[in-house]
Amino acid sequence: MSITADIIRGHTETIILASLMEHDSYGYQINKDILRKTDNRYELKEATLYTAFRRLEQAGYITASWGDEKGGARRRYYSITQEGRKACEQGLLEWKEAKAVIDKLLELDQCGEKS
Amino acid sequence: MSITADIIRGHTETIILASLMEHDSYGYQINKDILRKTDNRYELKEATLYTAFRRLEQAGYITASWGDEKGGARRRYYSITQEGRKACEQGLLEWKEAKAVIDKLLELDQCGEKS
DNA sequence: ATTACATACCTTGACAGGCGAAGTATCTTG
DNA sequence: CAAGATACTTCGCCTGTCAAGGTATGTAAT
Repeated sequence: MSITADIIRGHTETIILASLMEHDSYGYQINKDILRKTDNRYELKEATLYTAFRRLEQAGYITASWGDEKGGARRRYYSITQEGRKACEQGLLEWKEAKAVIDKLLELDQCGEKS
Repeated sequence: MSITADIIRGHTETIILASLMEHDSYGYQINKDILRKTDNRYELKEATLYTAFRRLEQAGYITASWGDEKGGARRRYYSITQEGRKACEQGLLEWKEAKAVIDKLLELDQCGEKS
């Protein structure tokens, strides 16, 4: 897990929302999905994941409900709201903007990489 | 300045180092360069900038010296070290990695944007 | 002269997100 | 019955950002 926290910081919420855009899910599963999607390069820390859920719920971007598992650990399922979809879209726009800015500032040929 | 702090967080040091890769400079100038390079879309807050200098100096990535201005406000010039160049290169690699991961997770067709 | 503004730097204190660590509970497998 | 996977939670620390305030010099306008 070479990606440091600060590099990813601020994107966590958008990442979770994007995951919930595909289908309702629960914390553990979302994290495993992230791990799989990134070829084991990245996953959220549990504390980070669950505190993010609280924020997103508080903001009205997701709704939560306990699943009715028969046996096995209980799961808290999350569903994205209309507001959440908007926020996800917004987050994606911000990401694109930030990406462009940082790419420009790092110029991609700096730091010894000639052309 | 629509780009939120958290999105950029953690890239500040690499951005400063990349700027110093071009030529020695001082705080105010570096920030103006950033502003210009990004078409006024982004600039560092002064407190952020100067605390970053302290960290970079502490880490041995840059060295500082007072300029000998005749008249006008004094300037503290910064110069990147060999260690700093390595760190910049490393920061660039991390950025590329983070970019790939986040792009994958946001998938660029999520959030309502159907290809 | 005084006000205003640009240049140029610095520090303090608060805030917010990430996360290590520890805990709870259930089920499966050896 | 111990170990490990699943699954969620909370506490408290750490760190980077930044609002707010300060210092100092030079120039242009009033």
